[in-house]
Amino acid sequence: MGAREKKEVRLAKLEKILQENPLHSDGELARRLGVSIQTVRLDRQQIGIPELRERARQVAVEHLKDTRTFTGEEIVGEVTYLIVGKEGTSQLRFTEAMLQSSSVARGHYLFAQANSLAVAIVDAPTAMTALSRVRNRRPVLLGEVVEAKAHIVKVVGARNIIRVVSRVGNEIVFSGKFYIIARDRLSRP
Amino acid sequence: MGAREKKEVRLAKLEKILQENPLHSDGELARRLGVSIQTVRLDRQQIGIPELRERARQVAVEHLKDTRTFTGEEIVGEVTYLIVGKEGTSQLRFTEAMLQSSSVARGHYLFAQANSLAVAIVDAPTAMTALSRVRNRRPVLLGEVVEAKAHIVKVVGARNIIRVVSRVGNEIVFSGKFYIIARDRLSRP
DNA sequence: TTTGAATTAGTAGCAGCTACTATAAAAAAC
DNA sequence: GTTTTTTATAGTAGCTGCTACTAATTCAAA
Repeated sequence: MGAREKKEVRLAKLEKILQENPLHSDGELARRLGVSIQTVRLDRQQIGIPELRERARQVAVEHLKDTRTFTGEEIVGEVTYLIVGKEGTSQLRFTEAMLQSSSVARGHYLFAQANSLAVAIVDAPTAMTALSRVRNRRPVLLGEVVEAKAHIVKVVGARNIIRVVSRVGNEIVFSGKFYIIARDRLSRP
Repeated sequence: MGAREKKEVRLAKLEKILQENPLHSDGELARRLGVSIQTVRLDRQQIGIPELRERARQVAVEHLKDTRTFTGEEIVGEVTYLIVGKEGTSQLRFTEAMLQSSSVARGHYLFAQANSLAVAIVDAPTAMTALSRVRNRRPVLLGEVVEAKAHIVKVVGARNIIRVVSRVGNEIVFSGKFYIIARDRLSRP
């Protein structure tokens, strides 16, 4: 095995390690790869990977930007218009983070956007999706902005039937019907 | 207005600024608050706010923790058993991160777990959920482990019909039917 | 055998700090 | 009115995890 190949293998390893967890210092990387710290730095520069602090900063920035997208906030996507009890719209730009896991994420996010918008419209303390029927019309591509429009179709007691249609431009990419129960507490039936 | 009050007001401002965006250096904070850098450092230590780099690191760690649950991985939940083209199971423990956004997350995650398991079973390069009909039977509580079982009901050409039932113990919490199209590339119809 | 890539070592300097000392001014206590 | 305390600022040494650079060494291919 030549040094060329060894190096390429190491570069690939380096990238993989940092992809899994970017929060390693050069020292740790050197230990893991069994090379000197200088080599790691040379490698990093060759691939164009910034230093630990910059990586942490970037991840943090991404988080602060996207958190609104999933974990922190109530709503996936940005609600641009909302009349509680009637209708609303929300926008969601598809970033790399949502597409990196190949084809799977799309469905999740479109569902999540539509579902959370539907829940927002109902606006009960613990609105809950009981049943949903959704349809993905076409995949969403990187950078596209999906606008979801939702309106309440019918309310029967605590049961709200909401229709959501999501578009990129005026092309429908997703549609669904959500049956959302407005409860006052989280009790098991 | 005494110096005491002035200081308290400033401390509150400092906390608020960093809550909105923790990625400011002491210098920037000093500029914003109209005081010296030393004062900012004294203030930070008094409240117990770590330095910029540590804050960035913490935000990044938080992100990487959550992200592994959603964006980073192909599968939401851990696949415990899988026969490609036939059936599979996956487990997902509901953590605080998934519940913190009150009642909304549940639906997303249950859907995501089921959807990604269904996609995993089909195992085409770009399997895509075209249509789904799902039902949330009861809310999932913190710490509960949800086991999703999926099996292919029928295959018609590229269209796979998959049924997923998710349980906590032997109680059904979620069920759904997924129509998944196995494509060879991401083309628009 | 020579050439050149790859690896390692080492230095100076930087950002953004901590930890510490010192000093001046303002406010509170006496 | 003077002493004491709090608050604000200044400045230094040292830290981590780097960059940018120079230099030496190893090792494989030509």
